[in-house]
Amino acid sequence: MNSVNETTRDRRRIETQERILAEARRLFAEAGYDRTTIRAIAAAAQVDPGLVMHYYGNKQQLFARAAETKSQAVLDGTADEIAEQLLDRLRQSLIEEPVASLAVLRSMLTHPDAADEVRENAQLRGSTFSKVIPGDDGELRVDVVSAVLIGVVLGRHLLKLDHLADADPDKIIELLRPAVESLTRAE
Amino acid sequence: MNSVNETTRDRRRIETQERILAEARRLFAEAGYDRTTIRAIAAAAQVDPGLVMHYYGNKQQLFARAAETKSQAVLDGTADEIAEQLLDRLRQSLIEEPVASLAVLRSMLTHPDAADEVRENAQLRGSTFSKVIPGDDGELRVDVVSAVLIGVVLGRHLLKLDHLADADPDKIIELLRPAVESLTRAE
DNA sequence: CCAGATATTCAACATCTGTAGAATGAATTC
DNA sequence: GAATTCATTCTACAGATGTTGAATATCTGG
Repeated sequence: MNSVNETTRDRRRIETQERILAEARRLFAEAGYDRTTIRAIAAAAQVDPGLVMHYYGNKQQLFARAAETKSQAVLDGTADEIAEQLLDRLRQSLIEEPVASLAVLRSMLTHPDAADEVRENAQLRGSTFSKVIPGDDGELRVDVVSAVLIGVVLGRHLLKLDHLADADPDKIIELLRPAVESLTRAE
Repeated sequence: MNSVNETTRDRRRIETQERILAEARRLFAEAGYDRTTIRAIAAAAQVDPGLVMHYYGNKQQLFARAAETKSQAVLDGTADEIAEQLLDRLRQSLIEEPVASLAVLRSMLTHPDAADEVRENAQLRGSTFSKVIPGDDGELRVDVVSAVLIGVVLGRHLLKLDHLADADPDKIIELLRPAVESLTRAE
């Protein structure tokens, strides 16, 4: 009954909830929102489908939880510094497979909620960004850079274009550096 | 009974078949493979669902037909000429909405057939391309360029990133020219 | 105008889906 | 150790989906 003392039951429940969420993330990333069924998630978590509903309400909410991603620090600095920060983030996304992000990316073309989140993310990325970039086309540049970066992550992890999927992340970054810099610098 | 003389019945049937195919294309592009139902296609074409099956066999085959795209000429020339051809094609994809291509793009993250077609397309794009590009990383460069271009078309037509969706195609092309050139030229 | 061909619709199926509520079983508290 | 709380499972429903085969309506050729 104590809120500080955690009983075995609590621990087990939390463990189960987390297992469900982890499997949901994994499956959403693998197959996207529509093709991932509550029943499949339940089976993967070795649990009854009803329990999934009980803990997460419904499929949309479960997806929202599974798609949660640690909010990134806002970009800052000169145009060149911003470019470098973008490339750093991209490198991270190329090295590991950011499961939650992949769930969103995989679903963005068919699930409106996922598309919204991608758009928000791109917009957020541009909040300070577009002010730093000289010229009157800052906002367009932000969108273009976002689209480019999305394309690359997509091509590597989801589409798995042969050479892009196998390549050394640093090699890819080096290839993209001039491209990103040309987009963050006004002509 | 003559094969050269086209009867009214023939004309009507062909008209119906084409109407079905056109609506299928439109809906697949709008909602993707999974979310587009045979019933919805039939309704849009003002026809019975059974007729759709009768003419196109099953959903996969219908998608395959709807996703058919006029095969593009193979790229050729120097690295810079290839870059220019790529930018030209991109401009076309930005100006009009290539419905069949959008159907494939919209579905590529959840429908294996669509993903295959995108990969093949990227691969084909690279057949001559990677030989012209100097350096030993030609194939990787092809994949990266493909990913970038996919990202931009996606961002404009499907994701509809605000400023990217509204911008003048030529403006976008000019922003991307240095990026594409830096990728087609060896450093 | 009639018989046959054929374009199109009707009716039905088996399956899968998200979801709800009752039932069960195990841990906790007193 | 009995009563109670609560994590979990069982059972079921209602709607949607791809697909099928029989039935119908329309056109064609003689």
